[in-house]
Amino acid sequence: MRKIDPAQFHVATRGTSRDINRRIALTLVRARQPISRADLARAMGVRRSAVSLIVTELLKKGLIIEGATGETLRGRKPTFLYIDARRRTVVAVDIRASQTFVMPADLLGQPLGGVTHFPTLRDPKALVPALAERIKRLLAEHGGAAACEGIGVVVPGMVEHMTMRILHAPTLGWRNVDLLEPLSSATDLPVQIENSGRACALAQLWARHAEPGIEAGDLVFVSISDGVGVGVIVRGELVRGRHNIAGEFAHVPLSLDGPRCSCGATGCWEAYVSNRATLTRYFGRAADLSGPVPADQLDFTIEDLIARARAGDAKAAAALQTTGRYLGLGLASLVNALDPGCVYIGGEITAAWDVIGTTVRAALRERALTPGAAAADIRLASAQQYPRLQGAAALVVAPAFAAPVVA
Amino acid sequence: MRKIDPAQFHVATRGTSRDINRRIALTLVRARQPISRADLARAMGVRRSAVSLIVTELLKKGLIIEGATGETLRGRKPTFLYIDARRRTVVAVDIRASQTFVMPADLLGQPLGGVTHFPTLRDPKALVPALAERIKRLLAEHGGAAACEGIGVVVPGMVEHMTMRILHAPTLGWRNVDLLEPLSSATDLPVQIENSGRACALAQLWARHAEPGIEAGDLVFVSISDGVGVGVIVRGELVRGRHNIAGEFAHVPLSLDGPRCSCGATGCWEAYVSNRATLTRYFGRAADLSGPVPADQLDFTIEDLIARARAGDAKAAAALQTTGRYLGLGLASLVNALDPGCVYIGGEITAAWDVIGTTVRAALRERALTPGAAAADIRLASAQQYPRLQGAAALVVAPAFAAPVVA
DNA sequence: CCTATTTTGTCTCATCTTGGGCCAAAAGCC
DNA sequence: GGCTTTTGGCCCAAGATGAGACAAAATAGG
Repeated sequence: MRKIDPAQFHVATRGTSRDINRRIALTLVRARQPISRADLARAMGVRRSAVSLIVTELLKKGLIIEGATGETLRGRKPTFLYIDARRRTVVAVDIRASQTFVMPADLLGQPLGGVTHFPTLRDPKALVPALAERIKRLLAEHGGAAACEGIGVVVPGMVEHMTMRILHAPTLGWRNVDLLEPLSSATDLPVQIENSGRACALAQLWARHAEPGIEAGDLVFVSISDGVGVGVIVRGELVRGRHNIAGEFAHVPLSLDGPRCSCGATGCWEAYVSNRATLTRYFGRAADLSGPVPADQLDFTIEDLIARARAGDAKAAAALQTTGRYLGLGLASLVNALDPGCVYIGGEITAAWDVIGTTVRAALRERALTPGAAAADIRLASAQQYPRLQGAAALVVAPAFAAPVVA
Repeated sequence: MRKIDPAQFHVATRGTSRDINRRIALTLVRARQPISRADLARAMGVRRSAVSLIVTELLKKGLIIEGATGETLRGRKPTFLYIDARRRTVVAVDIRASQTFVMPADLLGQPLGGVTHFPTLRDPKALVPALAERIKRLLAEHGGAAACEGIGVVVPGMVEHMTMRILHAPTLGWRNVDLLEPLSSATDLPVQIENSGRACALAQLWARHAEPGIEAGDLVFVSISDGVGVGVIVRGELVRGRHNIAGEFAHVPLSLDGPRCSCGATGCWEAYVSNRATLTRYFGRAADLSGPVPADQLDFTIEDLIARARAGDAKAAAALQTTGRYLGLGLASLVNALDPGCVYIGGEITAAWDVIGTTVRAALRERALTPGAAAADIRLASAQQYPRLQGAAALVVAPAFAAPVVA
């Protein structure tokens, strides 16, 4: 039950009903393809005639295509409908501290080719031409720029949604950077930019084969790497907040007098569970993540630590278990506060889930307020699926399938 | 940009456009009354003819009425439209641990008479007849039961939204109580039940004279009494969560090794800022709120403590300041996580805001991640406005004005 | 006093959409 | 071959907004 904002609303015009039903039809084709017009009409609960008109329109626009004819027990065989993914592509870009990843994908968000990467140039003025060059080469192999619907970019930082300016990306050293205009004019394509943690949440929401429980659209994505990013989706929509900074659960304190965090405050969840926190714990250093990374810690990654733990290094195993415990305690807060249908965990540490999973769950149970919260559905987003790049693709793909803004 | 749930959606039918525009028109009449048909058409950006048809329908249904004619500089004088609040009433009920409050209100949520109260009977079987009796007497004075649209009830506990069962209300000692059926059949009126913290948030959202910044529909209500209740509204809609327990920010820890909370965990925000926490601090007791209230603390309220602080009691003032500091630190988490347009604080402690306000703000600033978060808009909901009862009224009133569920 | 002007609210017609039913085509069963 | 079933298209009714005309009402101004 949503209140209509008397200062900003959207009245229904002649095309509104059609718009609503067109997007529902598209959503259903996407979710259930292949599907016939008759099945679509049954699924939607409208007449076949109404569906026919919508389908004709979508065919003419090239959003869907007719494919093979299906089988029925009796009667005329149906002609199947599909999302026209082949001739429409998107480019997903993931800019990270050291490397920038690029992936071509189709309209369903499925990868069209391999993921390529190159060292991230810290100067945006140098990065944009290099990136545009790569994108152009990539598009030449996959249907050309004409078939490309747009470029989705995710960055590890705060992005202002309206202008898509990158307000602050600490690991890149960027402040108030505008990638939209230069990249858009260099490639002549629409560009969407979003924070990587949020984009990961979007990726799960818009995943083609949505897992049961996701469809209701209440999920949280916790991305654990050097920092911790959280994306929150409520009723199928990303929570952005008034100043577009919603989702900073990483800096909710576990203990006010805890370790100093990179944000300057003390005891943030991030300061307990980020990769850097885990490594610092392993090295037995003072828990202070506000300064630069110590030199001898630069070449030692969380993967190395996991490998040592597996090899029998008790200190490494203990550091992981401690991180797992704090991870679970923080998840409890998240679950108590938002009660999501599902929590996704992403990041390198998921590779060690067989080791820390029970610890995480035990800690979660310890602070969960209700049995429902204690039984929260926790799932892993494996790095093989490139959740960030999937999210970048979703930025471009989603608008065509999203619910129309009405009332 | 909301994803359409392919398992549950709402197609547009012939009446959908009208439904959307009817509710927008109602919302605008409510927000801007008195307003003429022509002004309504201008505000909505549709033809006067379309508005005329909607208005005729609403007049026939008795939802709005025509009133006096207005003034214009030239031309025919407009006939003003109003929400027909006079002949439609609701009853708001606030069940608390010691007293139950009842208030009649009109369709705009404005009180029709004084607030009456009577001691809460702990046995639901005894409470319902007594409550129904009071409601009937009240309605006899205010237009009779026929004019009553329904009863809104708020309780200090967890309410399952679908069935409206009260799953757990610790201060009442209720578990899995059904008030809906007995109260509804005793009064022959529709009944809505909700948690009081959430209802307070709804009250602010649906307040007749919405303050600027609220209209966008991103707000949080923090209700501080014996416990702490939080209601979160995102984009004009209450966040309920998968298992209907969303909003339990009160039990996010400030410090894992902090005082024991009534929920059994340690270091919850509630264990730092609830009235009981403040009193316990004043009495210099061990910080453990899991047991029963000590006998000598039963007759000493937070109001008494505030009075003593004003009278120069340094220990009382210190206890309040400490609460203020923890309040601000917790608010920082809330603001960082959700980035609401506005945070409302309710409860007895708001009476001491002149004393603790700067402390709260300083603590908030200390942990705020961005200047925007540090400048979060904090407002007080005074007890004189009966936020709980306003929320109870909103439960019944809101559905008529809410946006239709579409797509 | 009378006319022009402006504004409101209603009415008519065009356009677009879904709702309902009919029909031709296609395919299997008997 | 006839019957049944199913699909997909077509036609018209019903209901909505869009555009504009029009009467009523009130003021301004000669």
